[in-house]
Amino acid sequence: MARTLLTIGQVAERTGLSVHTLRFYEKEGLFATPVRRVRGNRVYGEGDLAWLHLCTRLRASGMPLPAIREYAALVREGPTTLHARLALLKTHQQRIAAQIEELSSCSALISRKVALYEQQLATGGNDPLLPSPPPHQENPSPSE
Amino acid sequence: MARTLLTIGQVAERTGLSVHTLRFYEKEGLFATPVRRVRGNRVYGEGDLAWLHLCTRLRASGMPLPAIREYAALVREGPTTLHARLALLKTHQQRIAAQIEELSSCSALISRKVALYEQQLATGGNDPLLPSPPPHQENPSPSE
DNA sequence: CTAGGTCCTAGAGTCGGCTCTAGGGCAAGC
DNA sequence: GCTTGCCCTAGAGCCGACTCTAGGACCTAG
Repeated sequence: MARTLLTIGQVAERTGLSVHTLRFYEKEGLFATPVRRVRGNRVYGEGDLAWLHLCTRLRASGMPLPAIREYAALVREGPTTLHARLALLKTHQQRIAAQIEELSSCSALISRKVALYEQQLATGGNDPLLPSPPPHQENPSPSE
Repeated sequence: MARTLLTIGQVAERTGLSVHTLRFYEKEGLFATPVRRVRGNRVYGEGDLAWLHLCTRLRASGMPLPAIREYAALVREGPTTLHARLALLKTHQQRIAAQIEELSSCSALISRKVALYEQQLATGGNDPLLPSPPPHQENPSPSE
């Protein structure tokens, strides 16, 4: 059963999290199952690794630590909380979708800006302060 | 030419930024053109609004303040910096694309998790405290 | 037996990005 | 003249998420 037991250093290496961060996450209650100790030292199993992997993905998608803590608490409470967990994950999914949409719209705006710059470089590259053509400017400086 | 001159309060209302944040941004050098004063009070024009709109989009897509400051400085320097600005924006575009990819992959992972939960709810869902059937633990090792 | 490496706890420090407070000015309306 | 409301500056405070330090234990190799 208990093959692949890892020290905190090994887990750090494997997850990309720092040793500090692992202890910090534990202190913050992010672990679904309590981290075991052997002579005071933390010992991690494969389940812990999988859980940490999920945590890093949740973090990477912007879930704040308190939300992950909440999720971990639900997991600890057992299968009666499946509905709650499902709801939590689905809510987070929606936030991710919203984030992606926001990023896409920003990207579109920047694309327009880029196109404008490229056009300026192509056409008016010789004239520093182009006077008339399209009334769109950098940030229409003398507009007032 | 000088229609629509706005006070800081009006700009705050219009941009969704707080008055504090507007002053803070100015102090941080985020404005491409210096904010004008009338009897000590800040006065904003349409160009400023457009610029702030761009800033909020850049921020929303994760560009840090120092990068925006850098961009603003390039704009201030005039049309000789078009290439540099273009490069900056393109780099940021790439970071946005990377962010979207990351979010998508997180979303996919969570979708798998959600499907798993829904399956669990469907099969073993009639009994709140299901005792034995699948000894499936929360952090399942098998998949990843 | 000492040096090196890894581990521990408790708590302080850092950083980015705001957010707010203190203390005050100025103009308009009652 | 006094209150109201918006503005100002300088600087402190806050929050999230780490990141690091101090001070110490244990184990192994030389």
